[in-house]
Amino acid sequence: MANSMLAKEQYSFEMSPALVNGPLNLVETVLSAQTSEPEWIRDGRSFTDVEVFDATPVKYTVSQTGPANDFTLAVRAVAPSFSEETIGQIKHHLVQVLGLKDDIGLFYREFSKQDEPLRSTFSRLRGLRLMRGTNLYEGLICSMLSQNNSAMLWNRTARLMMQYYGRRVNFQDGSFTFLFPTVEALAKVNTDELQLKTRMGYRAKPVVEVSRMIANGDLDLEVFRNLSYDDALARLVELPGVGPKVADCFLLYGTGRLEAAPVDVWIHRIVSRLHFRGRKVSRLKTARFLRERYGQWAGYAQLYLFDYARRIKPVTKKTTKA
DNA sequence: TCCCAGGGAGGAT
DNA sequence: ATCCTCCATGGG
Repeated sequence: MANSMLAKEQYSFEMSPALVNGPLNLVETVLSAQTSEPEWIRDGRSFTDVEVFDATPVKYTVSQTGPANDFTLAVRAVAPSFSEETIGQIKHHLVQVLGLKDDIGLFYREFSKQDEPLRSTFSRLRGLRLMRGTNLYEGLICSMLSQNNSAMLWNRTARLMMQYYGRRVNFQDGSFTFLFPTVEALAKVNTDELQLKTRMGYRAKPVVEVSRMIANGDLDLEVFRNLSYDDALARLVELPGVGPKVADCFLLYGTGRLEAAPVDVWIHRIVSRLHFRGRKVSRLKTARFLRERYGQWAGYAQLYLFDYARRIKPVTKKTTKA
């Protein structure tokens, strides 16, 4: 099994077109505020993240050149050393985390009818893909942090959590980063200290409680992969700090259930407007509507509607009085 | 200054 | 079932 070792500490390659099923828009995908994990570090059109393979942290930077339909996806990685296996792991990871296997061309074709509001987003968002986390705990915590919060703020909090409670890893190019905290690290933390240091507000208590449940063996996130959607949702909302929206985020971005459609303020607004004549139906009915209308593409529909909704938001509404 | 952000919990109707 | 208020935090 001892393959030819490419002993270099840095390695660059391109993702073969065969690994990507249809168009890709990397910038839209990474910047679309999905809660599978903290947002990747941006440098222009390049994005950097770290993933641990076989206990070895690998830093990788991905950048797309060319349009969604005709592009190259370049990867530059830093690790102690590179084997054929390492490169294979990085490729497989990118396929999963960026949803590169998803047949979004089929999604576009299936919902391109005249009366389908979604189709107006397909041109601008062409290649936007649904990200999946590689760690369920990370996905759950990030989803919990996002509740009643802005993407910018919860990502800042997540980075602070990593700095204070995650393991520091140094790379061969002199850079360093902090991994996402382990369950054990957050299970033993003081709630007030966590809140103070990471600015996560009232979310600190449920974050610690859920971490302790997992650490104590009272909660196993893996079971949610195999439960039916209804059972999984019912059990998730029993957790502190987890309601229908966070549960759907976890199921969608964490476990990769494409039929889950998280309903936040934006989705609630736009679905009420587009499909219920502006009448505010409950969020549960909104989620059910999305699942019934879009089926296995509900998660994708939600992702595209999210952008659609934010794009038509009126800029401001109040004027100062003299 | 005020409103709001990829909401949830607990309570009252 | 649906509606209300409160909950930290900080950007616009």
